[in-house]
Formats: sequence, C-alpha cells, structure tokens
Amino acid sequence: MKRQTTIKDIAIKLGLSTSTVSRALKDHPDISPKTRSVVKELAAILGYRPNKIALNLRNNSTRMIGLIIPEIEHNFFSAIINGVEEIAYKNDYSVMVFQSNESYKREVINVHTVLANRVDGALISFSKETKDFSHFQKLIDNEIPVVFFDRVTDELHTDQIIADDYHGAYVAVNHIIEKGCTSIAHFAAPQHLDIGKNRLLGYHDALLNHNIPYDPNLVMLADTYKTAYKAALEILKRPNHPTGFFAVNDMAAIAIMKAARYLGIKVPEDIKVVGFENSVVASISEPELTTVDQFGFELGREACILLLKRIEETHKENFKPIKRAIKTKLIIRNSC
Amino acid sequence: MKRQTTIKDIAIKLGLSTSTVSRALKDHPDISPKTRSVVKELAAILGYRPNKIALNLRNNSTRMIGLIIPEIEHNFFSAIINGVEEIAYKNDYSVMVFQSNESYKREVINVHTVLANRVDGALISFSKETKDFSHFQKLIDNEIPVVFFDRVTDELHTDQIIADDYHGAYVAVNHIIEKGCTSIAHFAAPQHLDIGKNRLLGYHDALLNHNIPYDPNLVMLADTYKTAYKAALEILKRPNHPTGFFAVNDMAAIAIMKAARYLGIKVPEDIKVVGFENSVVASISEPELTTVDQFGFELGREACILLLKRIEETHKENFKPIKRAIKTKLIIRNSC
DNA sequence: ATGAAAGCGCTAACAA
DNA sequence: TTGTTAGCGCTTTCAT
Repeated sequence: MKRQTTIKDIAIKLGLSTSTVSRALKDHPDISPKTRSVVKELAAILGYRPNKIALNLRNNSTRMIGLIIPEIEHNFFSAIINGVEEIAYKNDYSVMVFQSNESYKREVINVHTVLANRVDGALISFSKETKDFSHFQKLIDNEIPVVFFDRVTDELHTDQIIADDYHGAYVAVNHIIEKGCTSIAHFAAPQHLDIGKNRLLGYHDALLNHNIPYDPNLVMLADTYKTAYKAALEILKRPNHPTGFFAVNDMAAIAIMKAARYLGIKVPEDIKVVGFENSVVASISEPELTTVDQFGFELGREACILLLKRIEETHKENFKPIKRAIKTKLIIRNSC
Repeated sequence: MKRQTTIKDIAIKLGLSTSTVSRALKDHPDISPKTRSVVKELAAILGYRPNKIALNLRNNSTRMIGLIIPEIEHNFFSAIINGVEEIAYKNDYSVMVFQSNESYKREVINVHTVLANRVDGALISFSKETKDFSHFQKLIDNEIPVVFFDRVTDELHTDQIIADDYHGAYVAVNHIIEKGCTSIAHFAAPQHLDIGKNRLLGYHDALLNHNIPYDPNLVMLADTYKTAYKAALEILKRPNHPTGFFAVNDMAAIAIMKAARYLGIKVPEDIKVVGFENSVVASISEPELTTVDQFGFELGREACILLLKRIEETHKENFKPIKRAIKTKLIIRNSC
C-alpha cells in the first residue's frame, strides 16, 4: 500500500501543528474558520482519509463486530448476515464473518481470531459439533459483549435470540393433523441443540393435544439432505408408513419429497410434508413446500440491535441476560 | 472491553523492559533461555494476546482482505466466499465481506469502508448498476492490490478471474441443439456486463456453427426469477414458441420451467431448458436442471491466491494484469 | 543479555 | 486560537 496522507503531512505543508489540523478536521469550535477551511481544502486535495487503525488503537475500539456462523452457504445464515449487516451498517459498524463449517476445532480458532481482532462485540451461532463452551467463555471473560442466536446454550450467561421453535413446530404439526394425517413422522436435529429439542417438543405436544400417541419410531435423526433422503427411503418402505412428515428444516423436507417421488409416492396426495425455515428452495421444489418461516433476516437484525445495545451500555455490573424468541409463521404452499 | 494484558504489564511484574519481553515472546536469540521461559510463563498465566491493532499500526498491514460482492444470499457468491476464506484462512488473513446489494451507491460506500479499514487487498465483483468505475480507481491509486472476479471490466488496469463464460455457453447451447432443438431462446444478463456479453456470444456462435440463424427476438433480457418468469410466459404463449431455452443463470432457468408448468408445457418433453451456475437449486427443481457448473468455490480460491501473490509482490512497477478464466462444465440432469 | 528511545497516526489535557 | 506533549501497544535500532 502506498503511504497515505496523514495529518502530519497536512500540518507541515500548512505550517500548523498536528493538533490544530486534527481539530480543524472535526470542526472543533476553537479553530478559526479560516484555518478550518484551509485545512479541509488541502485535506481534500491530498485525499486525506483518517487512519482507522490509529483511531482503533487510541480509542480501544474497532467498530467491528465478529459474526461466527456454521455455514455461509446455508440460506438461513446468509439471510441472518443480511439482517446483521443492515443494522451494523446503519450504526457505522463493520462485520467480520467467520465460518465454523460445523467444526468445533475451527470454531475455537474463529473465537481466537475474533479475540485477536479486538472486535467490539460478537454474534455467535455455534456448530453442531460443539458441546463444550469454554472457548466462548474467553470472550465473556474479556468482557466482550456476546449475543448467541439460533443455536444457543444455557451453559453461558449471555443474551440469546432464537426463533420461536416450539411454537413454530407446534403450529406446523397442528396443520398436518388438520389435513387429516394421524401418523406423523418427525425428522429431527441433534438433541443437544435447543433447536432440535424444542422442535421435537412442539411436535410431541401437538400430537398429544390431538390424542395421537407419541411414537419414538417415527422420530428420525436427520437434518441434512443426505441423511434425510436415506431416512425417508427407509421409513417410506415400511408397511403402513406415516402419511405426515414434519422436518426440522427445508432441505430435509425436500429430501423426503425427492425420496417419495423416487418411490412413486405422491405429495401431497399420498403423504404430506412440512419443513422449517422458508428458504429459497421452498418455493422452487415441486410441489412447493409448506414450511415455517423463521425470519432469518429479522433474527439477524434483532441479534445485532441487542449486541449494539450491550456494546454501548456502560453499567456492565448485574448483567441480566435477555432471551428473545422471534415469532415464526406457517407458510402454506402445496406440499401439505 | 476489559483492559487486556499488555507487554508492559508483563515487563513491570518481572522488572524487565518492554523490549526484552517483546523479544522473549518471539524467541529472539539474544534473550537468555531463563528470561524467555519466565516471560512466556507469565504471559500464559495472564492470558496475554498480542494487540493486533497495535501491530497493524506499526506494520502498516492489517492482514485483512476486503471482499465486495453483490449479494451474499446468492448461492454463487456464498460459494465464492467459501473459496476465498479457505485460502485467506490458510495464509492467516481475515476476510471482511461487504455487499453492494446490486446498488452502485452502496458499492461506492463499500469501497470507502474498505479503504478506511486499510485492508491489504480487495476482491471485487461489482453490482449490476455499476457503469462508472472511478470509485475502484481510488483503491488502485492507493496501490491496494485489487482482483476483480466474475463481474469484471477492462476499463481498469487490474487482474481478473472469471468463469469461462463464452465456452460454457457454447457447450450448453450445443447440447440443446444435439437434443434436437432448432429454435432456441436465450435469457440474457445486461449487456454492459462481460458475463452477459460472453454468454450471449457463446449462444450466438453455437447457433451459427449449426447453421441456425440468430434471431434477436429470441433473446430476452431476463436474469432474475421474476423477470424470467414474466418473459417466459410471454415467449411460451407465442405460436411456434422456441423449444430450447438457455438461461444466463439457474434462477432464470427455473423460472422458465415454472412458467412452462403453469402453462401445461412439459419439460423436457415439450421444451428443454439449460441453466448456468449449478447452484443448490439446480438439483432441487423438478425436473432437475441441466446446467453449466461455474465452480464458484474454485473461482474464489483462484481470485484469493492471485490477490495474495499481488500483496506479497515487492516490485509493483511494470504491473501486468493477469486474466484467467476458470473452466466450466456442463452438468447433465433431466431438463435437457 | 538487556534497556532506552523513537515512531506508527491520532487525540486531548494542558500550556501559552 | 494554536502549540506542546504524552500516550494507545508494539517493535526495532542503537546504546550499554
């Protein structure tokens, strides 16, 4: 990089001190209008841009937010990034994105990088592999505000923003039942994730509420396209296979529909399928997927708003974690 | 943020000078083994982490790369981010992602933010709106290495990494012709984008090569789902509508298939459709989409590798821009 | 083998 | 109204 114009350059050329230039540049009232305009003019000519790094060092603040997510390529998370970015941008913060790629090891490194970069705050959705949370504790120990979203844990004393997983699942399964299904399978996420637990619980309670017994044999651990496709083939080959399917996310739901098509089973005539997420793929699949919108963009916004509030808070003592759930909404299309 | 342990803290506690501590920490041979181990021990106990900001200021280097893309939610670009990140990560660089959201105005601001953050280099794919490139010139004037990818321009004297658009399009249209179509429409991107021009050219030449006359009435400007759906409805209602469709990207291709389904036209029996990109949606649509894989991940990797090379280059004089095209590959599925 | 001092670019308390 | 000085955390040249 070329040597950039500094305040000193301007000061020397104008026979002023650096402090005068600094003040003139930020319209300090002490500086005479004449000096002010002269300084600003030369600054413009030389293309002066304040050195953010120097500012960072001086202010001990980077106006940067660290965002750790499992995978950028997952539509839900890119929607979240958008929400985060919108708020950050409006408040003159920049966002550094780090991916764990669902790897615990990588996530630990991400946390270290975030720490090293001296971000002002961090937004985190942890990997599926993560069961130990001590690396996050380092952020907290350093008093870096942290907000967890979507994938959260109660083991850490931090803010949480999640989708209303329980309620979303409940409404979805309710809808399947109202469409006439009495035997309903659930393709679930790992149960050490709150999101896995809560969606299963919503499913469970919706069944019971309609006096449909809960059958563990109808619950499969399958939250990716691949695992769901395999599980769907297996379950659809059972005699008297279930006619309703509630998947923990859209990709799993679509895998179920693909498997059904492969077996010559028709959706929604023979079986009904509901997903969770409302990603782009939901309106591309055939039939188009009925699913629960979890408003990733909104979730990103809310998480970022809360984080900025924490960053700007002065009284860090008696910190009370906030837990907020974003409302979900059932989007009815053609698969159920 | 809490006050972090500094070299000075360690120095004082140990009755040493900051320079000794600094040297001990990086195994400088001058420092006695004893001092070295004592320093390191205390550093570990206090959880010392070098302050990257201070380093940045001193070294005039941030080990950060600025990445400006149109939209993170577009699968192709998130694949690119992954490629970039892989290389950056391996070389101990961090990536700051900025979205223009296809807005010229926002892109100009992005460039300023990138500049303010004193990144060591920038990777850029500009917005559809961008026709004036002077904001990018500022980066070049500051001697910040820049590599353009996917959306590139010859107006700037910079490196470029693109997909082999011409050849990919040529092969795709060739395939459609071989499947028996003689009347083939093209859904194109704006012609001020190289990618729009080159894919149209590939389409054009493939036709001519088979003695099929080029008909401008069969070329529609439609590179989003919405515009493509509308254009497809229009063109499919024409008497003797074309039977082959080559779309500039997958979303447009899927829109064509959706419009066809709406009109009761069968793919691939009645019309054949080929896309460009090979994003996730291509294997989700029904029928699954035949498309040209443009290897976003690879493209991101290559762009980043080239950028890092530029950053580390010492001789910046007689700079010769490199233009590289990543090979594409036709992925045959069920739509053609 | 270790320390003192200067400097990266900027700001702000204090002086004049 | 403007200038001097110190300091943010770190490295490195030049003493010692």
